[in-house]
Amino acid sequence: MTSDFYTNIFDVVRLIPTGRATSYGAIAKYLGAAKSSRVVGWAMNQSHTLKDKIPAHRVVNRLGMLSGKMHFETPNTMKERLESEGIKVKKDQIKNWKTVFWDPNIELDFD
DNA sequence: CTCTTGACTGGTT
DNA sequence: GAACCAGCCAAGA
Repeated sequence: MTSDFYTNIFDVVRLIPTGRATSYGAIAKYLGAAKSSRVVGWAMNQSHTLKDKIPAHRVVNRLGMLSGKMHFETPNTMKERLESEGIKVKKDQIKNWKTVFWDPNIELDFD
């Protein structure tokens, strides 16, 4: 079912370990839709309407920038939560992005 | 049904 | 290296 795509997105986001973060493209690629990264972002937009809130703050663009911070309760919520998990954020951009980057394609691996 | 917009990405210029 | 262009898919007007 097509709905699984959204379900998978939320599922992967929930699997993101604390103190880590990933990108929309990484999730999309893991789901086999690398070109549908925009849909991942759209899914995040829908996430706030879900009963089970997901750690969308752990999902940023490929540059590690808090591109969707403005969609949270407040533009500061995303940064606050990330720093609360030990992720350093400088000027809306995650520091040591390469280090905190959690790639489902590698961490979860393909079965 | 058509057109626009968007929490993206990769390739060109 | 910044700016611009094209591709992809879903939702809202």
